[in-house]
Amino acid sequence: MRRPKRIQRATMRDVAALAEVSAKTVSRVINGEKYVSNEIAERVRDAMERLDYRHNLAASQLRAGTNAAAIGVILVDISNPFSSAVHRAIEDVFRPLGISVIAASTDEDAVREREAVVTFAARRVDGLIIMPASHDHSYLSADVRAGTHVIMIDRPPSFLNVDSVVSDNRAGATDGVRHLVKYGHRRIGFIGDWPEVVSSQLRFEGYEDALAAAGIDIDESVIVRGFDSPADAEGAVVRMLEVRDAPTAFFVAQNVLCGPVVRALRQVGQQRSVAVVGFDGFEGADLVEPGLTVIAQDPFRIGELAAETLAGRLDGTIASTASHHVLPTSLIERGSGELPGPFAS
Amino acid sequence: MRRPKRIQRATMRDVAALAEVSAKTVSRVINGEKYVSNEIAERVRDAMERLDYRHNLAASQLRAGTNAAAIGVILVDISNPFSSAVHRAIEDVFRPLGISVIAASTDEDAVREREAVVTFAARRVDGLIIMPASHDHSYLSADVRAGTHVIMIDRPPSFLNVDSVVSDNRAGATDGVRHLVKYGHRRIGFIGDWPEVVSSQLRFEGYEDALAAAGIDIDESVIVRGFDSPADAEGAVVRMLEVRDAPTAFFVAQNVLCGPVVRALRQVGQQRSVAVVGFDGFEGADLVEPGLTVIAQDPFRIGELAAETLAGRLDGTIASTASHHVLPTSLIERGSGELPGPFAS
DNA sequence: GTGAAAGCGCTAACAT
DNA sequence: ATGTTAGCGCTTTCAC
Repeated sequence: MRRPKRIQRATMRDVAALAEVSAKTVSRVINGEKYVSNEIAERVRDAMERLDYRHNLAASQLRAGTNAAAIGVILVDISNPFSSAVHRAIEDVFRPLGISVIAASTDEDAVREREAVVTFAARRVDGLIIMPASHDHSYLSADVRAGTHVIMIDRPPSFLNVDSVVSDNRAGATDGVRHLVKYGHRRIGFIGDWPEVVSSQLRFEGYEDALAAAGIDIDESVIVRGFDSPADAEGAVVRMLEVRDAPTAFFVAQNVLCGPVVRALRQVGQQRSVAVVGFDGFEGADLVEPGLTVIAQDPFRIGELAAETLAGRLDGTIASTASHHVLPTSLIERGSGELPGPFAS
Repeated sequence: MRRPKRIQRATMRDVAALAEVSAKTVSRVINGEKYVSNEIAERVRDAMERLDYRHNLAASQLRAGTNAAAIGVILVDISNPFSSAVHRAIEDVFRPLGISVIAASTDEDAVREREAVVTFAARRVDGLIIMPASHDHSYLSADVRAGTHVIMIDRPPSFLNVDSVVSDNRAGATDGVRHLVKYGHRRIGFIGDWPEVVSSQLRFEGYEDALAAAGIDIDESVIVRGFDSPADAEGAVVRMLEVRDAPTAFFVAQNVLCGPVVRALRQVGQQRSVAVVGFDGFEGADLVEPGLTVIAQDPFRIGELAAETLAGRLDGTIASTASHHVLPTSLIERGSGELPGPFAS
């Protein structure tokens, strides 16, 4: 038999019968309404326990016309350390409110993002927190109009007027590259995600900004954007270091690429001569030698702020027009970014 | 206004009216039943689009008597790299089946585990995958009887007969400690989680097994189990290294403690003299110097196998008695575990 | 192929 | 302080 249909479970009526009260009284006890005598409440709780009664949220939601007491969270990859920290922060805000969190990964696929939204809308989630893979968010407007609150994180909303919480990707990247310039580098490689990924593009623009400010021309031959696997990134860096006039420093614009770049440098034995600044880094980034200098984001704060904003929309304490939070990044010096370049003073 | 009650959304009746068919016909189109002419199906889809209709899963679930098309996943901490890999693997199995994943963290608190179970039961999830914080799982028996399938991961079920998928924690720990003994260590510190955590206890027993096999007595002064923070672990290791007769090697029984232990060794400058084997390690464990030797688990496989088992229970293809999968661990030599001890041959 | 009627389990609205 | 009635939006059942 596939998917057993009707599962035997005690209903409110069963509980009411056993406790010799009406169904409405049972409902009152469950929902903590007052005007129920202690004696009867006790009798009802007894009956619930004896029957292993479990409240049916679907029926409650349907009749009361409320939403699911759940929010949907759409991330690029729930197993990415940045994403899972965001996820956890969101959970911590909503658990005390009795709101569950349903999450989905997109792997940067806009189609999967839309599928997740359709599923979540069918569940009548109270709100959505989305790290968008798509570039045009207007497809959400019908759901927003229907009352589903949406918060964009990591990347700003486009063609849709909703709240957002992002890191200052462009300025962060500029800081990182300027740091390398300060330490005497002028030939700085850029290793990042595909240009289509908005946050990646912003980081690239930050790289361009810093080079322009230093009067350094862009050289496409030291720029690689987008890899099919971490191993590809490692290989690309190794190849860039083999040619004459190789970069003396790298700016790595994505957390999952930092490991491969460090690995590549070790493979050719240049981890103490070629400088690296990473965007975000990885867990043991302070333990490698030299330590990895990074532009750090605060994923927990991003998730928390997004969740607090959504919670405020849900309970009506936030009723203003869309807010756009841009969180600053911070440069953490650990050694790899302070290796001197040929123009060091 | 707090929590707007009834949200204006087109219902199936609205769609039916616009398409000039009955509600049942709209239902047929949505559920892909046959016996609907193409012409009418097209008309219905048109109407749905024009009204921004979103199917109401709660109503569907209620009337059809089905479950939520969702599963609950209860983990110690969804932001832990091990847990989030498990989570992602579970998502990958259920997404193609149209089943959503709701996750919750317990932080090793059995009360929060039970609260999560109650919430998920109220949602009528199809099944639960639990990394248990509790030690007596009999509280789940009523839900299991009511048809909710439960799979335990990482730690075996107790007082409840359900499927499980765990790593061979005890044997893995024995392998790791035996490895240190082989390289000439006899004074081996143990750094692990609280004894109440079952997987941690099993790893401790594996440590005891290996020492017993080598004829080494247990010395409580080199064993610390349970920390309130990573910094505490780091401090404990530093202190252990300050005394005379300090351990010449450490077995670190939990992934989040590996970083602190490595940090402590560097702090006292002994990372190249004191050997370390970690259980699970961290992301950049191959990039530190020396590389961290670890007993590796396969979190993705654990999640996948648990999810496949649950999916099999849901569709009835698995109907046998409870299965208990014990996945082997593997020793990955990277240097830190091969530093010779005083008894090296 | 399509439709009408009934009711899933709960709670809003209105008694009493 | 408790009960009665009706109906949320959908799908089952049965009719045509």
